Amino acid sequence: MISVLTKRADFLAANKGLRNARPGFVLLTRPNDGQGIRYGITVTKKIGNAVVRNRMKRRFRELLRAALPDNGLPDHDHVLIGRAGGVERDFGQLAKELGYVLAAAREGKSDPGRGRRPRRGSRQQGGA
RNA sequence: CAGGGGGCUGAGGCAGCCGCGUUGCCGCAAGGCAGCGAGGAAAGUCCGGGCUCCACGAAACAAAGGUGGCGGGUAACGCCCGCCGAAUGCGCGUUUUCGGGCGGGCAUUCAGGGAAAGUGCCACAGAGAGUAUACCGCCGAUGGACCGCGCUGUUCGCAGUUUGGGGUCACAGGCAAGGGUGAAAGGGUGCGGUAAAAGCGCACCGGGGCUCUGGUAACAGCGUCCGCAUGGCAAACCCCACCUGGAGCAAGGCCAAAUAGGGGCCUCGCGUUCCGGAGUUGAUCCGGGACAGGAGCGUUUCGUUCCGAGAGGCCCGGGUUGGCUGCUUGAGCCGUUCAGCAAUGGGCGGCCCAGACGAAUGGUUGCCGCCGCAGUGCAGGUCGAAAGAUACCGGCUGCGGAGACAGAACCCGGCUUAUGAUGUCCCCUGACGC
RNA sequence: GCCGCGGUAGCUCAGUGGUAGAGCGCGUCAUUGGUAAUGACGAGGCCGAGAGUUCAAUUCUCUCUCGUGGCA
Repeated sequence: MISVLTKRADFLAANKGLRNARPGFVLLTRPNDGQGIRYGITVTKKIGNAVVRNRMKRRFRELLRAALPDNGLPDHDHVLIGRAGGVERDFGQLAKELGYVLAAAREGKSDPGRGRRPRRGSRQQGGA
């Protein structure tokens, strides 16, 4: 069962999970205690106007729809954060990158080089 | 032909697959099938309405705000259509003292009532800026001063000369043409006139008043009178005419959950009777029953449960951030016909066409269409007498590319702003040819 | 979604139809052995953008643009 994140608290909690970035997007993943596969999309006003933001959300939704049933992490929240350039990027390219990123998240990897980013104890909580 | 600017048009089409939202049907359910699914601006929120709540005797007046040629259209408008007027630009005709004037045409633009009801402002410059003014200048007619000449008188030294004539001064005075200042200098041009001038007089033009004619009207035209002192700003106050109650679907209504069922103010109401108790009787209060009454549930006569004295409204404080409704059939869309110059309106027939709420339209493929490049004389065009040629128009094939501005959120009518290609109209610049 | 408010010097703000100021900041000089404080002088602005009204617009009117506040 795939459902949608609607609570602000869920989005904030996802920040404490694994973070994997690609040129078009950032993927956050975090276990959710048996709520099934859930996803959420964040596109800030920095990206563009309403047309650009909604188009990005529609394309992300399509990406997740194709990837999550087979490659999604069971009982995890998935949050996609849009980045500048994600609208112009080729759709197939984005789909490939999402596959890589999901595989990395499955193995518990996250982006190096952001050492200041994870807060205390968040890594253990994420692994449990 | 090339480049640029502006207005209008226009918003690619048809299918397949995988998805999303919603409605209907089927199914115990999982789900399946079918229908529909963004715009001309959905935008800005600048105007006008519907709808909802609040306030309010109808209405009138005042305040505040808005609109502003006339007529029509409309539910209404600050919108649209037609007409009028003005300004600007470009041709044309006519006249000319060659500066220009007049008539008429086309295009574009116009927040286009009133400045002779009143108040205010018009900086700087300039002499003078609104009961005009006199700096430079012009004049020497009139008065004055002075110098000759002439004339008269004379005591021969001179004296007089208002009305003999000339000259000088520019004191009084006359003028406003010219110079100069300014955004603007109190009608313009010409002739006459004068000492010099001036609507002082005249002609034409401009302006104002009145009558008449045409037009629904704005207004236009003819005639006649007035020499004509009375700028500009009302997107300054203002005057005149007309319009407007306030707020907005986060309006408003219902349900659920949650909190401490708290405080204040206001309105309406608290029936009949019996038994017991408190109270010295009574008034009153407490408990119980009956009747009348009210509310809910079940299809109804009826049954049953509850209430039976409290109920409602507003404000403060506290809690919640859930659901339903309003929510899409409407000043609707399409076709046709009639009326009208048009905007638009009437008749007839047909159609149902988004309702989301972390907010639905996406992804991908094929064919056709558009643009560019290359190849190919190849249906046609073109050149050539033909053979043939192919720069150009066109055909065919291949490759590549573009697809703008932008996403409904209660709904309509406008305005404004944004907008790639194609087509079309107008304007500007440049080159070439005639 | 609906309803308001604002944009002036590097910063915080006045201002009025006639070429715009104040405080802080900045620069130079003076004062001091030196610094601060103080004093004197000075620079720095197409008043958010574009149209219109007017002789003249930062000001008045309209249209955009950017920022900001409120309403369940």
